[in-house]
Amino acid sequence: MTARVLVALPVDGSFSYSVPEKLQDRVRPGLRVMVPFGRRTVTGFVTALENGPDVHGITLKDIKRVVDKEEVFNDDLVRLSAFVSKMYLCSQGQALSAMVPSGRREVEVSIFGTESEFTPIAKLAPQQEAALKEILSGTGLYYLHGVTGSGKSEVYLRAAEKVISEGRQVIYLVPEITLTHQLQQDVMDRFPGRVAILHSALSPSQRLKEWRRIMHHEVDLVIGARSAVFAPCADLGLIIMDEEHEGSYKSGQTPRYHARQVAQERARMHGVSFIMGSATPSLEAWNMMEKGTVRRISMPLRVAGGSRPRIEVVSLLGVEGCISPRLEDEMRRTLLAGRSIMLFLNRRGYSYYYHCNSCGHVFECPHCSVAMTWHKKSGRLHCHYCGWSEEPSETCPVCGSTDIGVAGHGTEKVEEEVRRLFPSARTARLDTDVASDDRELASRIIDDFRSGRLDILLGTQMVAKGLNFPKLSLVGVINADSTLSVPDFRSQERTYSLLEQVAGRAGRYDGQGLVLIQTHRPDDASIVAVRDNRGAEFYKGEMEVRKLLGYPPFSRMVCLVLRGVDLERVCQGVEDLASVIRRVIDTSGLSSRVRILGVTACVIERRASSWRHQVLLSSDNILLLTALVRKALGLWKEPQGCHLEIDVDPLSLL
DNA sequence: AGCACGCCGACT
DNA sequence: GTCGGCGTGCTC
Repeated sequence: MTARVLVALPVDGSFSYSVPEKLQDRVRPGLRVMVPFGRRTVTGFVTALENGPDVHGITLKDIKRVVDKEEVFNDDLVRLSAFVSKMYLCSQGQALSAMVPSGRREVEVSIFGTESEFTPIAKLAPQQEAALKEILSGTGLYYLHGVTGSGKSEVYLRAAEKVISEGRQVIYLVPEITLTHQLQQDVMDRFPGRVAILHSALSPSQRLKEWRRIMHHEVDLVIGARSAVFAPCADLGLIIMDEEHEGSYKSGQTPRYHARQVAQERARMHGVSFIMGSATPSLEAWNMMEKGTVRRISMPLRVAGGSRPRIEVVSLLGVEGCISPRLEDEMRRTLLAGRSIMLFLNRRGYSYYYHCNSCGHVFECPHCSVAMTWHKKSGRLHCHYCGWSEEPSETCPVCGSTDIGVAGHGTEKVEEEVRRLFPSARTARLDTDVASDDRELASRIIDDFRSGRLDILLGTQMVAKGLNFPKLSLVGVINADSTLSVPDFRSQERTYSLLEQVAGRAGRYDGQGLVLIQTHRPDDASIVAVRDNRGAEFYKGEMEVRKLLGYPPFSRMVCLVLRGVDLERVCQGVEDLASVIRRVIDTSGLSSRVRILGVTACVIERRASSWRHQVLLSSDNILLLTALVRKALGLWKEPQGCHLEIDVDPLSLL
C-alpha cells in the first residue's frame, strides 16, 4: 500500500510513500505523518491511499511515523488548499500547514463565563426582518451594508440559527480585535455548548482540541478571526464575515491569503451562502455589489436608536502644535461639564512624505496619484509604484510657500502637548504598543476611562472598535492627514473607513456628541463624505479614480518583494526577475493583459537589516496573472542570501 | 526550504 | 595541486 503525501515545504506536487506493515492500519487520508524527504524528515499530509508497489517505477521510501490518531483535515480542506495554492502562489503543502493547527496533543480549553444568562430574543425591526428574509430566500453572496447599531449582528445570528436548525454548521468571522468577551458571551449564551471560539490566545494544542470538536460536528458555530475560515466543518451551511473592510482578514505570512476571497471560494465549493457586512465596505466588495455578484442589503436605520454626532472639520492650516484652538476650546468645555474626551492619534505614517505646511499640499507622483516618499540619502522624492523620482521644489507648487518639508507629529508629542494644556486632567495613552506588552494595563485603562476615573484617553485605532463609554461626549481626530498621506492608493479608502467608524458610533456618545476632525486637507473627499454623511458619493468618486488609474478593484495586483542583506544582489535579483516576467509576458502574448507597474525599492527599503525591492504587477484577471508569475518563477532563481515574498492582492505596499 | 553535486578562482 | 565559493537541480 502507498500513500499520497503533500509535504509542508515550498515544493510543488505530491509524493508517494509506501506504508510499512506495522503502520498499515494507522495511515489514513486526513492524518499528518513524518516522511523522509531528501536527507531530512518533514511533516506531510496524507491525501489518499493507493494500491500498487510504486507509481513511477522508483523505489518508494517508507513513512516514518504517524503524527495523528484521528483526522485533522478532510477532503474539503484538501480541495480548498488547492485553491489557496493556485491563488496565492504557494505549494499545496504550505497551504495545508496554514490551515491545520500545529498542535500534536489535545489540550482541554478552559471555559470561562459559562453562567448562561438568559437573553430574551428581541423582536426584529422591519429592516432586519427584510434582510433576514432576503438572505434566507436563496443561496449566494450577500452584503449587509449598514451602520453600527443597524442590527446586523442579530441578522447574522438569526441566519445562523436557521442554518443550524437544519443540522448544518456556521463559520462566523470577525476581525482580530473584535473578538471581545462580550461577543463571545453573546454567542455562547445563544448557542450553549455548541460553539467553538478560535481566539488567538489558544495554544496550538487547545486549538487542535477545538478543531476536532468542529470536525466531529460537536459544535454548530465556529467563531474566530481570519484563519477560522479554514474550520473543518463537514456540514458547512453558512459563512459570515463581520466588518468585511478590516485589513486583518489578510494574512501577513505565506500564504498571504485574504479570508474574504477564501470564504467566497469555500462558499461556492459547498454551495452555501456567504454573508458579509460593514458600514464601510471595501472597494472590492463595493464593486462586487455594483456588478451584482454580491447582493446588497441596505440597513440604513439605527435599530438601537441614537443619532449621528455632530461632525466638524477643523483646518490645521496655520495651527501651531497639534491641538487647534477650536479643539482646545471644546476640550475645556467638555472637561468643565465633567465629561470625557477621546483623542485619536492615527498611527504616524511609516515613511516620510513631503508636504506644504501652509496649504497642506502633499507631493504626489504625477503618474500614480500616490504620495511620494522622501529619501534622505538621495535627497529626492520617489514613487514606490512606478519608480518615478524627482527633485523636490523649494516652494509649494500650489501656494508658493517655502514652508515645506517632511511632516508628521509623533504620538509622544501629542501626549506632551495635551498634558501641558490640561495639566489637571487625568490623561492616559493607549495604543497597540501598550496593549501588546501589558494586556492588564490596557484593560485597566479602558475600565478607568469607562468609569470616569480618566478624563482624556489618547488612543489609536484600537480604541475605536466596539467600545462603549457612557461619559464620552467629545472625540478629536488629531490629524486625519496621517492616514491620508500614506504612499498608497488605498489611503483615501482607509481614511474614510476610519473616520466613519468614529463618526458612525451614534448612541455611544453621551447626549449630543461632537466629533472634531483636524486636517490640513479639509476638502478631501474622504473627509467631506464623513462630515456630510455622504458615503455613496465617496464610493462613486473613489471608484472613478481607481478606474481611471487602473487600480483595484478594476485590476488585480501581485507584489513580489525580494529581500536580502546584499543590496547589489537584491537590485540585480529584481531586475532579472522583471526581465524574466517581461519575456514570459511577450512569449505568451499577454502584453495587453498584464502590466509591470514598476520595479522599485519598497517604501520601507530596509527592514531588519535586509534590503527590500519589489516588482509590482497588475492584470484584469488574477488567475491569469498568478499563472504567469508561476511560470516566470520557474525560470528564475533567487540570488543566494535573498528571499522572495509573494503578495497577491496586496493591501499595502510597505 | 535544504542539501548535494559540480564547476571555476586563490591559497596552504 | 586542493579548499571553497555559489549556480543548478532534486527531493517519493
